[in-house]
Amino acid sequence: MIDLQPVKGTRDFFPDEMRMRNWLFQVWRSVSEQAGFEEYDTCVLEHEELYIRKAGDEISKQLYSFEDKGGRRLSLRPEMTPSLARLVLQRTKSLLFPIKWFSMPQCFRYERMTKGRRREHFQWNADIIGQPDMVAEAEILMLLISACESMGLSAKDIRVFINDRRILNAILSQLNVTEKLHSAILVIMDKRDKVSPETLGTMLKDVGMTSSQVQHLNEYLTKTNLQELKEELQHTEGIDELQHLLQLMDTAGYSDYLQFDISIVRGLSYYTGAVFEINSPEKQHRAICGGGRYDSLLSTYGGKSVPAVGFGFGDVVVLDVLRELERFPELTRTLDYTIIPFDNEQVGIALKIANELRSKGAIVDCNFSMKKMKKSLHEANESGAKFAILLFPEELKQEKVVIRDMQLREQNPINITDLISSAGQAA
RNA sequence: GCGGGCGUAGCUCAGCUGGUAGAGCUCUGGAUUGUGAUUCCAGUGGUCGAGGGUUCAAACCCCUUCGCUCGCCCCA
Repeated sequence: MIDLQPVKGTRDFFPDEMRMRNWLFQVWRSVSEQAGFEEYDTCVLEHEELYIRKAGDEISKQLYSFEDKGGRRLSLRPEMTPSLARLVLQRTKSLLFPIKWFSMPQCFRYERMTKGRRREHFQWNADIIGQPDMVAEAEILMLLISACESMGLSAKDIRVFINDRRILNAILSQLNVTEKLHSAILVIMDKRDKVSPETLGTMLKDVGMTSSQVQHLNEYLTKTNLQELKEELQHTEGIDELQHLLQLMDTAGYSDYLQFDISIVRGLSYYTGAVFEINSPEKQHRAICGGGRYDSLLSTYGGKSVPAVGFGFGDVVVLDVLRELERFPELTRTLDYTIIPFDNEQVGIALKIANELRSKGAIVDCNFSMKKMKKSLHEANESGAKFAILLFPEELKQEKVVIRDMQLREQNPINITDLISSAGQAA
């Protein structure tokens, strides 16, 4: 016997789990489309070099990579943003910016598994490219919030924690840390909540900060008030814009959801401006989603600089959160008709009726098991069919079938032609 | 890399101090010749993850190993 388990860290989706996944995808897709985003996709396979970055992104070390028969180094995509950058760079001259695109790619990362993290997941991505100011952030955050609301999560359940990397950079500049070190330091600071202060200090010194710089940095990181920070820093562009964004969101009616949080950094080195995460207000989970502005990613691939904002929103954590909050939707199979022939004589007519009902748009299945009627009706019940169509020789002689309403448990003979013509409404 | 838990029927799991392998659900048949809630009766289904050891006797104790899972380290 071969191993029936899915590959470690990957999942199988049986039909009941697939219904849940489709429900989630449908939420993602419909809120995206309603907000004017267009869907795109790329192959799950990419050139490995697309993901090789400096500044020590952890994600680059977790690639599923291999060499194909032509000697190419290929990877399963660990995230979607580089592929999106590739698409945009192909057509920077012809695209009409800003563009608003979304995708729901399956992504892979080779890593140790814990709750909420698997080696494969589906990650909704939405990005606005070519919009340099904070209006893009506002639109992206509103899209995220509307998705959460569609899933039944309100401001009581979730919060958007937001920061701006320019604030952190301003602090580092104030401390005379050379700009070359900034992105490496930010990647380390992302670990602030996750490692001991001593370890963090050691890591910071390892990349080139002095003890006194580390000490002063920690003092700045205790600040929770934007205005207070502003008074102490020389370069306040990040603060000004973040205040502008918070003001925009307040006017739009979303201020309950937003909270400035200087500890939000994000692990990806390509972010340049706003960075954000959604979590429960007490941050009790792993972040449900996260993203930010990455104005220089495209230029690092050799194109010109193009402003961009986006996020990734995985399927695993949010489904865990919905399960814990008992907000899981009840999803049943949708089936309008089950056609049950009495014996082999009626198989042909069953197929014919099925076909005609389907051409009316109904969802139709047939039960050709030729089990006892008791059994077949039980199966029809389990399948969630609204109606059972019973084909008995007696009624068929008069061009009739028996239609049984499974919920009302009532049945009547009906002319086949009437059944077909009423199918549009019945379904 | 470190530590804990688990692995028994298709599924979810019980199994006491070592003494004939269990339940619920599912499935099959019947009470019901062409009718699904709930019933009721009967039945199918097991390499107890694998290998070795101790013992008169091992699902149970010991060793090895594989798999799953949770936590830590680490990290979207």
